[in-house]
Amino acid sequence: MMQQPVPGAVPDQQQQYQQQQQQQWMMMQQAAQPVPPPVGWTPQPVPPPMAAQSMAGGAAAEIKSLWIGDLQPHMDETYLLNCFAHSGEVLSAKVIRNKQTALPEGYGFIEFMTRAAAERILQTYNGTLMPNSDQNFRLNWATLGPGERRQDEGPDYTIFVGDLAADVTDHMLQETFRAHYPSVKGAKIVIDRTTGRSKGYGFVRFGDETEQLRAMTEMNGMYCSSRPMRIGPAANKKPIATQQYQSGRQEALILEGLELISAEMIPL
DNA sequence: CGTGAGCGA
Repeated sequence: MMQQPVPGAVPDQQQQYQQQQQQQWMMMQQAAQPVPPPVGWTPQPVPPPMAAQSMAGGAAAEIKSLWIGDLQPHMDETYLLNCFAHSGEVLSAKVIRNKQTALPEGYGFIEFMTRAAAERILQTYNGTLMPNSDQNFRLNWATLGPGERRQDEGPDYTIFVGDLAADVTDHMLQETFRAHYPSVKGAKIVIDRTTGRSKGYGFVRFGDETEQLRAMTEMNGMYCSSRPMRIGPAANKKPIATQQYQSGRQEALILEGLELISAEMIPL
């Protein structure tokens, strides 16, 4: 509840309120544009932006669904449920079908009771033979919203790895780096969709920027499988839009500290 | 020599 300032009484309450408003405004400015302070700037005793922190940390939704690809027409929801029924932790299965033709699109989703259950299935089944077929499970985490943003994990520090032999897998690449850098979070080989074969390059994600930077020089020319790797900086993938503002015809998209402002927003 | 497959309601 907001207290109405009583005329003549407790004038510093109003002052305090105004200060809070000012601080909140500063916090919003800070959150929207993390501009580094100028050299020689003396830090003011401003309290940490608690609201922004709890907003960012608290609302992280858990991904408990797996994406499944390479589905044949006969592999329906019942088939998928049967595949994992023994785990006792499947909540639902869904095969995506074309809206017009109702024909299966070849992929689907399997939702589990817990993230841990989904992870177990992913680890044990991915790449193994699917029942009543001659092909292997193609499983992965379902994505949450736009971008490829994963769980609670903080920022990713990614490197590009080229000159990879055709037999190098995600796991092989990851372990090659993890042996030297414990902060390695994952690796991805880029696959050509038409041939299903490796394009000969991939990416390794680090949790620690220092390890990423070290790996760029230390691992360049090191062998993975039968070939020396060529390492470079990773070009930015599709950036994630963190906020979207709208007010009348004005519109702005803020992406990771970069502001894109439409022409209507610029004062005449 | 190449900068990330495929993701619903």
